[in-house]
Amino acid sequence: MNKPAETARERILTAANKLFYAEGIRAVSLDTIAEKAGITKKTVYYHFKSKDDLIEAYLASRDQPNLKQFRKWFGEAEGELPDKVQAIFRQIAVSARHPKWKGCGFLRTAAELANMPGHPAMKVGAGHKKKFETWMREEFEAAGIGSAPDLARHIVLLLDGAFSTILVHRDPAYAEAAGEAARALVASARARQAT
Amino acid sequence: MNKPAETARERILTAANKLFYAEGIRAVSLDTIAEKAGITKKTVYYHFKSKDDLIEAYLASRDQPNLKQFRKWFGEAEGELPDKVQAIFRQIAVSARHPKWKGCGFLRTAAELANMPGHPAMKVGAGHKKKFETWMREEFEAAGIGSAPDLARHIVLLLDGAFSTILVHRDPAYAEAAGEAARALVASARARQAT
DNA sequence: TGAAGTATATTCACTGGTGAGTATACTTGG
DNA sequence: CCAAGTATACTCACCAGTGAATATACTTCA
Repeated sequence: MNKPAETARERILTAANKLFYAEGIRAVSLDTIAEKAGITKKTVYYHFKSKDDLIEAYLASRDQPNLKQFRKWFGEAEGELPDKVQAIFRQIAVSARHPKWKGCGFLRTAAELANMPGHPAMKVGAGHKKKFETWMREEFEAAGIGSAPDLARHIVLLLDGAFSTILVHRDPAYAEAAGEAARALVASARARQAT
Repeated sequence: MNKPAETARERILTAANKLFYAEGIRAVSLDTIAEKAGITKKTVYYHFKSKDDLIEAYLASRDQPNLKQFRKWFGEAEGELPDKVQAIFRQIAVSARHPKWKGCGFLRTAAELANMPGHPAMKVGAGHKKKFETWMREEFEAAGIGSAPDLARHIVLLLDGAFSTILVHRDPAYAEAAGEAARALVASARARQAT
């Protein structure tokens, strides 16, 4: 039971995921995706109305899995709040050591589509990042931190900074550094909670 | 004296700069660049041996101007060290409000070339970012901050995080937030200097 | 119940256009 | 003259998207 009766649509999305993430949006043609999915290009166009539509579906398919992964890393980490936040960055460093790691698919797609600000995929990307920020904010609020919105945003900045700099330098140490900074900011915000 | 006798090579680089930055690396063809430069594609190939070569030259041409801009923003800012660091982020927020702003050319190119880690342009990009980090470290060392290397890296992370998140959300407020976080980290590191 | 119709899903073969890169010939200043 | 620089005109591969046809399955009503 290798592939449990995947539908054509699923196979297309699976192939798009791998190829778009590995090579980039504009570097991958629908011919290549169709071939990898084992179907015809016309079938791709039956299930998705255009390449842009498929790009959007690709990002949408990563939204929940990615968030779930972050929640898991956070939830399963030992220690206090600062440690749990830091754990996210530690796990990113671990992921980034795998040779197939190519940064954050949302950020890379945003970079490629920077000339099309209204692109539907950009909205999906922005929504995804906003969900992460909201989740962080809620965690901080639950911990009684007064500056939760600001702190959440700072964590987001460090996270996306880590994704970007690791990609540029091919050095996961940047994730560790971001984790240290995040930890310090959370600890500092919590200390100020002696209200 | 509109164009003071620019050479063909300069015109090509000028056109490449505008187009690559505005549209992205893979979205722009050499035909388009040649047309914008007012010459033939063959002339482009006379001065640059391939598109990859031109991409590299494009990034290289941005290296010093960008660094100089950062130094200027830092140097001309009022106040103490934390304020001067924050000023860089404030100015990025200002830049990001211009409609033609499309993020950091180095980061966006790195995102597009993520599948070609050895690409010469990637080395130029990494070198540029490293120079920024080194410069920050030197400023912090000159100010007598003990954890200068770590702090410099944290600033870099916030900077590249700001570039990325502004691009995703089309919201310069992220640069202001990054500036606040940077300011706090610098101030905190300086306070610890009561050794 | 079963033939006719209809919706879903897929293929093959194609088009108009663009991409990077090149062979060859022209031009012009030293 | 001749070499650096530029142009015309080309190749060949690829790409997003389409036209026409087909197979399969699900309806519906005589």
